[in-house]
Amino acid sequence: MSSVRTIAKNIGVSVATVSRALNGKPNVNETTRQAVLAEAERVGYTLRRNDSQSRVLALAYTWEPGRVDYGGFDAALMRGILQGINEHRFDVNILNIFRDKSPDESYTSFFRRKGVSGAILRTSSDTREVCHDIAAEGFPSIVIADRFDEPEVNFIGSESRVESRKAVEHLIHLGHRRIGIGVHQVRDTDHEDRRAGYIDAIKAAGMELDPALIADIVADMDGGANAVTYFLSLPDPPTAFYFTDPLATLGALHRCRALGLQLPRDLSLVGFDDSDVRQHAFPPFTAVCQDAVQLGFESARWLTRLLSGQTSGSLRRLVPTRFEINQTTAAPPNKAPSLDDSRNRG
Amino acid sequence: MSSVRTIAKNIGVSVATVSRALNGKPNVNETTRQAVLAEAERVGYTLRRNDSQSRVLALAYTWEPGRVDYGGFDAALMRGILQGINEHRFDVNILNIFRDKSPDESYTSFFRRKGVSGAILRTSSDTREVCHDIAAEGFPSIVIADRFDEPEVNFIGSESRVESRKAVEHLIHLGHRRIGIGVHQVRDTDHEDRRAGYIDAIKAAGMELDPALIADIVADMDGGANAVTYFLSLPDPPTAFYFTDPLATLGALHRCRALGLQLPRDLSLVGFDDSDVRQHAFPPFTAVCQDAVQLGFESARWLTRLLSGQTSGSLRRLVPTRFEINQTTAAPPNKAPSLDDSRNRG
DNA sequence: TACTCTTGGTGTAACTGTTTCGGTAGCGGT
DNA sequence: ACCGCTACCGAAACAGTTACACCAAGAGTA
Repeated sequence: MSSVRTIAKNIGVSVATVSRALNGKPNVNETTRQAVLAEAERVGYTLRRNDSQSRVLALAYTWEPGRVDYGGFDAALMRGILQGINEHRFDVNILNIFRDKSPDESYTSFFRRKGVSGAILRTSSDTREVCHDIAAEGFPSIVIADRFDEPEVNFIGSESRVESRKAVEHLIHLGHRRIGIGVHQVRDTDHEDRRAGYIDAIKAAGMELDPALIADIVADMDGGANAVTYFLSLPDPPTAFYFTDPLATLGALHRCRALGLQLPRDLSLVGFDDSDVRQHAFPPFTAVCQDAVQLGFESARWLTRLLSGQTSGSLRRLVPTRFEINQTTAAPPNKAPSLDDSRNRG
Repeated sequence: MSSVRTIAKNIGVSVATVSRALNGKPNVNETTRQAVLAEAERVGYTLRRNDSQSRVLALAYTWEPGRVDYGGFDAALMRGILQGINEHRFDVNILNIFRDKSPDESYTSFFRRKGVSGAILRTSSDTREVCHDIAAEGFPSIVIADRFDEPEVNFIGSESRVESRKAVEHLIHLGHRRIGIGVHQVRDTDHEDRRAGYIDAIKAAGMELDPALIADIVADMDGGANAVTYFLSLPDPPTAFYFTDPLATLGALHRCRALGLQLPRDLSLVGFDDSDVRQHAFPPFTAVCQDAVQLGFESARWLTRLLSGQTSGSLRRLVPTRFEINQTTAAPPNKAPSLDDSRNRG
């Protein structure tokens, strides 16, 4: 019931001015523009066009473009999305809410303006509120790799706490007593899960929880590499590590090799994997594995089915991860490795 | 000058009927629909809406969705695209021409209907004609990883023939005389380049070009692994390989390890890399490297600048690849490896 | 046979938002 | 006082879609 014409009538301007104001065109007085935007917000204006039939999904990033690195997780996610959209022949549009949503407009209006009818949301620890607001507006959406208490927020993610605990318990079972963890310094839900799983295992085994063995790292190869050096420089260094990120795991592997350490003879290493990276590395590393392709596929399929009227209700799902033992875990050596040892050896 | 109203007038129906016919809505006689579509094609009808201002790029696949695997190359490409679109705040939409373009409509009409104003085209050996047709229509587009003689087709790709020759000459210089190549069985331009570079090097060195040493493989890990087994089962097996695909290289590495062969002591291996896979493997493999991120970035930046009026003309560019020596190439062993040797050793 | 009732197909008109064109008001220069 | 430029805005025409009425033809029924 609210069109550009009602807005125009309400504040006493022409539809042309309203249209120009809403689209950021030049030649409109700033005062007038603000009045139009305010009135549009008041009456809950949304662009009404043929987009009721638009069959486009958004993969929407909630943080600034400079921080969107589109790494292995996003790539695997997209791979799944591209499979999931085919059942109902949707397209997928990559959007950036942070970059493009104007503060005045609602999320629904934003997505309508972009011509998408549903959104797969990528969130981070500091943008969870955005996801909640989108769901509260009733816009069809699903959050990837996070979870929410509010029942109106749909999400699909991985449950990695239990398998992380299993991974650390595997190390304990092998005989390790000093186990370091390198976890992403940005405290999102996934990495907090893995940290919690680590703590669960340590406490359940009655072992001491040493804060020095918990390293907040940057989740890339350098971060993993530096963590290895840090751990080995401790007075009482760990004999095993758990890294909660694929790239960090690779970096740790490389640093170990550079230090002349042989896995799993001198050190044990459990990593994390989104896709097939563990199989590309050498040795193929023992890892907690989540299937990002599956997350993309299921989210896209559910959303397209929802928008096609084939289903209703919510999707709030945690897919279990899988702990996979490969070739980087074994019993600890008689003497714990240290930086000095490795230097002498190399 | 051609709108739904002119079409309606030309064939004597109402605009409503034309609109319904063009959008595949029900309640329109099949004969009438065909007449509308024919007339629309005749007058070159394209949807005229706000799309003059649409700031959306397509990443368009020209082949069927089932064959779109969205592997490492596509992921790196998208990574670059997402950087390249930010300068002019474009969005990117992933389309599938094969799936969605109706036979009656022009490519321009298709892209307009999808709401994109420019297209980055992914092609394969059997869809080059599509790219040419799109360029011939004058629609702003650029083809990734291929090249064309027709001056109206824009493209950006990698030149891998010269560096492939360099790679094989590197092996020859190390003393190898029997060198196998595993090349993608689908004969697209890129892989044909690498095949040609291999032949260049062999011929320039005055060596025999043995067809048995050229293996047409599937470009995945199994393909690479099987090629190793095939090569080593030859009566006079090669002492070095060149694989023209990252996954095939990884598969070859794994198979070598599984056979108990140590690189580069027992065998030399040159691979190909799109991104950072060579650094993830062990040993980090010597490789011809192309920067897929750069291809995505430059194509997106050029296209967005073109559409923003900041530039005109064409982009027809071949980016040189780079031959990078890592740890999988050395002088050949005294005795060529064979399957029997490896089995005994293992 | 005559009378509903349904349904596929169509046109009119009203709806959506955008854009062109022209006009007004204000300001500065001569 | 006059001219010219520019920012701003409205009327009207443009684009395509859709709700609604209508009509013809067929099916069913008294």
